[in-house]
Amino acid sequence: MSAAREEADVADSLTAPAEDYLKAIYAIGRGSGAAATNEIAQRLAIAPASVSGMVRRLADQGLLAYERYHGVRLTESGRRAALRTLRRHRVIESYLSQALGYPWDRVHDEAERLEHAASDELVDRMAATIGEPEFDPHGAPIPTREGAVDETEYTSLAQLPVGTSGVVVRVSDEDPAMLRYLAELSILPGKKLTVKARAPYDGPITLSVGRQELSIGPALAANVLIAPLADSGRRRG
Amino acid sequence: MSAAREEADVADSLTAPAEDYLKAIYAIGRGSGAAATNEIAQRLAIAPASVSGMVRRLADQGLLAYERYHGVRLTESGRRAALRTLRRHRVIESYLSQALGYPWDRVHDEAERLEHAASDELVDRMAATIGEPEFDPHGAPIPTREGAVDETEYTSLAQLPVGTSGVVVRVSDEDPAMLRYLAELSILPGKKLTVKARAPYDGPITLSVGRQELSIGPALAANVLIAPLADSGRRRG
DNA sequence: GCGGAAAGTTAGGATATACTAAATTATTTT
DNA sequence: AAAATAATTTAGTATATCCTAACTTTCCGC
Repeated sequence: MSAAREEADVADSLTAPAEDYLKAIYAIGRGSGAAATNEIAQRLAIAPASVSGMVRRLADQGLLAYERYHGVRLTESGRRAALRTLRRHRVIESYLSQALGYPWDRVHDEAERLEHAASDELVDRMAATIGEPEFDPHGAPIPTREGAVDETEYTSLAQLPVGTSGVVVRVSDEDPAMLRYLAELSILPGKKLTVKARAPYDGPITLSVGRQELSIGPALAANVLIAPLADSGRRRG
Repeated sequence: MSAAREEADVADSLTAPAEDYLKAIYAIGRGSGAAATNEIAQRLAIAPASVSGMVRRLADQGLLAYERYHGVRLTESGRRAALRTLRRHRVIESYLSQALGYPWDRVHDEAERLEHAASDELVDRMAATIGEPEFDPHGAPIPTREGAVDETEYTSLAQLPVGTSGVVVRVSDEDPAMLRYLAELSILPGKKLTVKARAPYDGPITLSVGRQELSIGPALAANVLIAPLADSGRRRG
């Protein structure tokens, strides 16, 4: 009868598609906003019409607040379920990379399937085995068992002003070819870089990374998140 | 157009239930016989009526030879798919046990889900990491990547004649409580034991294992497979 | 504040998997 | 070999997820 009990039951019996919806909605509405049907559809590569039905079912389970024609947002229970899946995904990515020597451009796809099949116990054992990492191989923070996660919003490299330096904190993990290219350029989490120039009309961005100078397109730069450094020769605070 | 090509495609796109059917049919008909609808249903804990439909679909995909009212048997392609899943299952069980410290009574359930989600690459990396084991934690032989597997049929402990000694080669892996009990009795793969007595009317079987003497019911004994040893004081060959 | 574009939903259908109840085929017993 | 029993299949449903096409609602520009 208790709501908490019901929620626990719900979270335990989520289907793989349901977990994918919750992850997508979390990713879209991080921190605040409602997720639009179209955004969800695009992220999951399905037709918008399909989203309406699923979203209604998830709302019936108490995972989403849904108002027809006005998008959805996660309930507390939905948020917990999303973070649980996210933790699985990121722990698995980290484990594959650290314990099994998986190349970093391939961990995402594998984790995408395993996250729906692995038990909490397995995920916890994996995390313990590799020393409870706080970030996955692409720099994304790993939620704790309790569902706490750092939700700092970082600047993308595409937005970093010319002359500014920063540390790469995270790169998007979905496109293997892109990841291989970023690795080739040595644009990896933890690396320091400086924006040297930005050509107008969405033109290339010129960077220095280590002792290399290189330039990349804005589409690529948008997938690289940066923690800006207090700039030499600027005010702080 | 080529049949080989088609088969490869089929094997790659099997659903989890389809893989479970193939595993069940392989387990029933090992070596020869046809699997009966009822047996499949019982093993998968579903209604017999549900089996008919699925079996037809699998036959359409070329995985089964099916004749209405006369059971099914695996085709070469179906056999390959079954052994692929079996390899996954057993490698995963071994890996969980050896690399992650999973207790042996819990690896089965976890592997049962992961086997449908893990890629060949992951399974191969797991196998490599723990030294290409030939047997899983319960003593079941692990098929090779190429689908070769030892299909020796062992005697069950329930059938082992009084006075005979043998080595435990394998125990059934599905019931965690049973596995814990067997471990408690020290009836584990590799252990040597001798049948001391067998009470009539399906009565208990008395064994010596190491320096212990113990007796177990025939239902339990049926789940323990034995490689008989050339008996001291008997003819050989 | 109207009218069209964009976004979202409903209607109707497909597929995969399972169920129960009823019908059919096979097997066993006498 | 007929009757009884067991095994199997078909018929008809249900659920979850997806689709396309058609309809409805919202939003934005003038």
